[in-house]
Amino acid sequence: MTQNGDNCSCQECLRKTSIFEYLTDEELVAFNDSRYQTKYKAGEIIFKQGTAITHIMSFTSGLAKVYIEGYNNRDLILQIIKPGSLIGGPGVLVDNMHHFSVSAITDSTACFIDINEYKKSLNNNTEFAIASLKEINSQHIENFNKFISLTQKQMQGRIADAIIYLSDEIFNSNSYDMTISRQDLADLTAMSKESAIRILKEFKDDKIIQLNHNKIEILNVDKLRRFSEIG
Amino acid sequence: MTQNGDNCSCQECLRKTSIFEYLTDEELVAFNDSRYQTKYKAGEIIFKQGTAITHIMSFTSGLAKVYIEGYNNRDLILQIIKPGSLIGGPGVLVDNMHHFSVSAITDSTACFIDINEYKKSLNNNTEFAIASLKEINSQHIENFNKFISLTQKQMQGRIADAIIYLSDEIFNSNSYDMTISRQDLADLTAMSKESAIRILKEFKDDKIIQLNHNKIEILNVDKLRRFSEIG
DNA sequence: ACCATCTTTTGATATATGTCAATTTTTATT
DNA sequence: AATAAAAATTGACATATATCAAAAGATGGT
Repeated sequence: MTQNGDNCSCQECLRKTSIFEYLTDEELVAFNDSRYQTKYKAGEIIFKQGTAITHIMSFTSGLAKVYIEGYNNRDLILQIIKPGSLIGGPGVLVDNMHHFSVSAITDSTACFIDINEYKKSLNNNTEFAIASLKEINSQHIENFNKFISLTQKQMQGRIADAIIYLSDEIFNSNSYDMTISRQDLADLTAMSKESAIRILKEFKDDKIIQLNHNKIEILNVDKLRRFSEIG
Repeated sequence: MTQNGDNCSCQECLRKTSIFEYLTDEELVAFNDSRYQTKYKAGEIIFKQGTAITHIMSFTSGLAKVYIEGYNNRDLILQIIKPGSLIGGPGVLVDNMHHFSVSAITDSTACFIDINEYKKSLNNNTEFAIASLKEINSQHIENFNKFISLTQKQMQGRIADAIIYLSDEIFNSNSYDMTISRQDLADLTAMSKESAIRILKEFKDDKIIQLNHNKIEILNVDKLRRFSEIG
């Protein structure tokens, strides 16, 4: 968790975090001035649910998970994030509290921008506010899909959804290193880790996926999608 | 579904739909001019998932449900709405599609405001945009609670949550007419209606609630909250 | 390279929840 | 009021999923 000497500016980050496009040059400078970058080791917590929001976070390298800490020490992973993701959280204009935790899955770096600079831009820059609104709405739509996946599909469908999600949204390949643990996979699909493991094995036996060590390869996307659709 | 001659203006509705407070007088006039009111009979659909968003809806009388149409003809109710609720939906700035359906539970009326007027105000009135953002964030937080309730609590906890929700948020009394059907209660808690009925009976036998016909009275809030907390 | 620790895997078993079918109750219609 | 249609209830049973415990495999630090 040491500060990073790395001198990239917010302007250069534009390519990655799209809503920054809507900031004016002055705002970008202000963001850049207030900004600091921090390194995290795998497993370390970046945002902790229940604490005050002081900064928004632009994730710059590594892999992290955004999760709600629920009952009986069970977590529900909302999303896996990769470089380019901007994480504020729904508490921003409401109670200024984090309603989820974020922790590094692999060694990671993240930039932090003072929440007041962010709020200033929301207030002064309508385009930016609208872009934020749009972003949050997209998130909302994804949550709807997650609701259906988690409450109406059985385990095969949920694991299929998770495998497809990781393939399409995170690793952009149908062959990837799982990186996330079995427990994480379980927390992503709202089941016990033992069940997640069993379904994974079932898919392997059915030649839907190949799996050795942590390397997963999707062999039969159609069957996977059918599981996702049938529920 | 006939047009309504009722001549209340948007200004008068202010009391109910709070984010309208941030509109200027001119905007309110524009909203009022584009607006029309419609009556719905119980069971009729107000917004249909998968159709284009042309208006935002201000619910003015009755009771309605907002629900996602999922797999195998199963619905998931996101919220029950009462007069004063403003319903746009997460598709507004994204794909202009409804991602949920809304239907009247009892005979109801609703006002519709042209989506373009709404978008115009978002673009021209930062305070209004921020208020909308805040509203959506609050919704987001509620969805997080719903995620935990639906994925980590067992049936007793979920039914307890639903009973408390109806008591606190909708009927504002610990004794109310259920109004919603058993199927709706099941769709609100993501279980089969038979299971919902059984848990309701269990609560009745344990003297946690009183229940005759559709009149429900909470007898033991503490036990209900314990079920909600234990999961 | 070794030991301790943590993660993954597997099997046996318990349990929560869904499904199906039959019955009763309520609501709507003529 | 009589009938049909819809909703609620109940019981028996099937099954999806969790839990527990033990074993195997991987990982990290000294």
